Amino acid sequence: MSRVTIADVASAAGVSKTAVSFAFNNPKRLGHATLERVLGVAEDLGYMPHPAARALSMRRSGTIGLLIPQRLSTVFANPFVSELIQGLGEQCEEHDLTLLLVPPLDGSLESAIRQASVDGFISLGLSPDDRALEVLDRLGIPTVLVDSDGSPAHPAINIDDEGGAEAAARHLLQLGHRQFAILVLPPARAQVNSTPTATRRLNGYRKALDSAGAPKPVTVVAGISVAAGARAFDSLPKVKDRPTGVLAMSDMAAIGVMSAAQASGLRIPEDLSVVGFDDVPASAWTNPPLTTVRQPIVEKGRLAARFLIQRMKGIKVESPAPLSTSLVVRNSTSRHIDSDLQIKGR
Amino acid sequence: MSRVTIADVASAAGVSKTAVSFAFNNPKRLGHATLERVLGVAEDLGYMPHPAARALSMRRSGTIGLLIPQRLSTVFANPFVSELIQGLGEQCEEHDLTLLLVPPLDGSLESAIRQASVDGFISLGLSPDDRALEVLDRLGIPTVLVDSDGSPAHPAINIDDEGGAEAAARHLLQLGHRQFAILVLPPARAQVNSTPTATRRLNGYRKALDSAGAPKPVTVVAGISVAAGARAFDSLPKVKDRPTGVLAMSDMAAIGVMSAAQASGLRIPEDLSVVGFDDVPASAWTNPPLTTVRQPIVEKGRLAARFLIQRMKGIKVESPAPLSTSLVVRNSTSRHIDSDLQIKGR
DNA sequence: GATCGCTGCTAAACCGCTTTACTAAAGCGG
DNA sequence: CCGCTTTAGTAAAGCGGTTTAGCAGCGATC
Repeated sequence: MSRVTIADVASAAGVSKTAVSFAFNNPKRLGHATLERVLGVAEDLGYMPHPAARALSMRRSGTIGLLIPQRLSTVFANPFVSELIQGLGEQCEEHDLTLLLVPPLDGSLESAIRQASVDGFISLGLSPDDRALEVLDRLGIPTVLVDSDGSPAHPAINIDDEGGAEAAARHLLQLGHRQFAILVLPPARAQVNSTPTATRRLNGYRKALDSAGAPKPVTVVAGISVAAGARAFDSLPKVKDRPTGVLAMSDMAAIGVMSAAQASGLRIPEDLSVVGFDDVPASAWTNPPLTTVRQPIVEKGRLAARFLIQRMKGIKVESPAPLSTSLVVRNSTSRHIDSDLQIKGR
Repeated sequence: MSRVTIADVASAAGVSKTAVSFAFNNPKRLGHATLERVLGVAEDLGYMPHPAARALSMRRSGTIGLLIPQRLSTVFANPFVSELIQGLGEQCEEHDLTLLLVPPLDGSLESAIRQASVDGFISLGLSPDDRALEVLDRLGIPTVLVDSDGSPAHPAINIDDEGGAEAAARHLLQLGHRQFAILVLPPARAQVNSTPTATRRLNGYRKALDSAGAPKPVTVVAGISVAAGARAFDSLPKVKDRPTGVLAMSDMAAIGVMSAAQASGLRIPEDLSVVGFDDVPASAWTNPPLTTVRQPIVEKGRLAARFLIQRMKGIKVESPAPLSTSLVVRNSTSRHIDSDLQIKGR
């Protein structure tokens, strides 16, 4: 009842284990007749090499790990990761690799890392002070970072967060907005500082706002989900200093803001302009379609996988220049006429 | 430079490998002093057990595989799978399991299965005649099927596809529609028949349409993507026998139909009613919000994982009753007045 | 006829861990 | 003081493959 092993095949075919192994991995080393016979017997017995045994002895598992700093249910609520996986997946398939999702187990990403039998890791949005990074170093497994700071040891794939954010803020500024709300990304994991990504985007917003002399924006941290965006909207000032433009660090949060605003009777974009970040596909179909900062997510995944595969081959690689972002203007933003008038009008 | 092994720790601590192993897996078997010492040395050396070696020797890898019949880039374009993973992930995290994505490698799902070191498989939308199923049987790895026919060997998690489809069609019928287009799901993999899911949904649509004596619908197969939905719309008859209601087997395709229709100047729902299937979150934000058949996707994932975990414990389980579906009526469907009048009016 | 180089195959070591079976020493009741 | 159970630890046998080193046979070469 138990699994067919290489020894079973060997004895059934009347050859050594070596011969069976050669039949699969190095067929030229066998005579034609025995090759056929071994393969035949293996097929009959339904033999397939045990992956773990293979991994142990070959020192490669054929798998790369995607390190996810949060629970799968929260991360996969954001289409961002689906897009990223599309990019990663393309490269994985091209190189015959499978993709292991590694979320924190038992609250600990470190212990999850240990358990994972992979040839390399792609880690998503880790803070530079996350302890998981030490473990990664220690293990000596090739790693590439996405959306966090690189190090000499590990290349990082990033986008021009600051530039994107700046463009978003300038867009709203040009439309006449002065009162802003900024929806900040939460830290990747509890007990850890906010991610470099969040910091850079915030810097971009601030830079634009400051240089235009806009009043200090209200900032609220919002998770990357529609519900979180909705909650964020509810916590915004509604009368005095009411923001007329909101800068969200994710499309999901922006969508949440829009629906909460609409539910409360506001019109988008007439009463409230909102701009997102990421440009996930869904942003094109929302009502109204979302103005947002586009980043090439699929490309990011593809690049990360490519870099990792290079590193796995032992090729040293440097972090590439940040991928460029661009503002895509749709219909969730519009000119803000005059805030006093508008307040009187309500 | 190479990895720290258990033997290194053992000799550094002046104990046997067994002792080191016990220190981690069976601490009670060691005296307090040695336990501390071994753990200390291990920490200093940065020792972590090799996962493949562990998996080999323990006969468990701590990961479950998600068998995906198509390329990751096509599957992850559909939020359905994100939702499913949220459900799976919840259970995985609860049981300290990681999740391995297993797409066809080199065009072959079978070979990908072999490579995967997992304790169990969840397979997505496999046709009953898919060769991958044989491999699964042969391997003797616990498996649960999602969206395909169960077998004595493997339980399957399904939803009431037929009932859901029927409800969708009846809804349109009640609104006065007579001319229908049905967007059929493509087969999971080339060279394979269409999936039981697609068949059941089609049956549901037909049942409702037939019993209402509606004219034969036009059916077109559309992939599960917005682009595929848009193409499907383009291939629909535009004048004679123009459908006024479209029944899509996925929300993504439905969204594609809507945008293509709107791009061609049609109003939704006034000129064309469309209903989707799945009720992915995005369907609530589209313009107009999509009428669709809701299925409990996260729950489906959760259930599949739960069943698999049972099976992995050696507990025999039966396929559960199909999960129920429900029609959620939003604004992409409306009453159809009279087709002749309408055509004249245009 | 000894030597050489192939071809075709195998024995055995190894990958790094777990676990079973066993031993030596210590504790303990009588 | 003696047999008996615990306690603390070890040696060695797996787990199921891959791979190195080497051996036997054999026709070609000199």
